[in-house]
Amino acid sequence: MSRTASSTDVFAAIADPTRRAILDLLRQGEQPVKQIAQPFKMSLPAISQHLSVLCEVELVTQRKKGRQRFYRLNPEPLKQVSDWVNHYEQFWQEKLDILGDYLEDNP
Amino acid sequence: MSRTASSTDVFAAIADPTRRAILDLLRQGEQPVKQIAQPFKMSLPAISQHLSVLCEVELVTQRKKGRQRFYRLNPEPLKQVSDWVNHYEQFWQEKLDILGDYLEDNP
DNA sequence: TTTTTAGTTAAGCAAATACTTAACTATTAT
DNA sequence: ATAATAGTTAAGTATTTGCTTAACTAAAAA
Repeated sequence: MSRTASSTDVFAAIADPTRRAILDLLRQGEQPVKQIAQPFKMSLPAISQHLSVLCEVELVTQRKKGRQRFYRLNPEPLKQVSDWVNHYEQFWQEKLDILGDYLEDNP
Repeated sequence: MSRTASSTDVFAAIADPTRRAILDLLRQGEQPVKQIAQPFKMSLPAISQHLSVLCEVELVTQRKKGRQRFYRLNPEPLKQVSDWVNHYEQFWQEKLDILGDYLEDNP
């Protein structure tokens, strides 16, 4: 069973704070590279490299328009992270309590 | 406002698949190092090093008993990851739908 | 056509990572 | 006391990462 980079390395992709910040930005909607880069102190190539890491794990997609490239969030691979983390969720109870109460009353 | 390593680097700590596997193991309860190391192909020092990374971000705690050291899961720092990922959760709707329905009926 | 703009790709580098083996510390057993 | 066990720490190494500047490609504007 082969594991593709896109499916295995999502955890590595979100390990970098800059890449998480980029994803956070993209929640506002798709944006061209220059606009994505603006809030960061690093060079444009650095951002471009981060974007290709995100692209490889399919956390973002690209759309060309003229000489601009719009990057758009694709959060679906984060489900992997969510699923993994949820195994530990019994340890911060609040949310589960609400859901638990609901399920108890609606079997 | 200083950011401690333990609060900032949880994402980096769980980026490594071996460390995630260790955490998964520890869900069964606390275990001594040798037992933790058993399923892995790498050396004991390698596992020991992974355990200290997990220790630094407080994802595990230590308890000494005789010459053994029992490591125990402390999943609380994962809340950080959970919180971050939840911002993207609107994209895989099922769970939120259940909770949403509940909140709608119980305002 | 020339120049500007938007962005990527290439090359290089310093620092961090994930290991290894060897040496060490502490505790228990003989 | 000596040896075995459980584990960490040290030192070294190959690889990966996150950046940089410089060179490139493609599209739009002059």
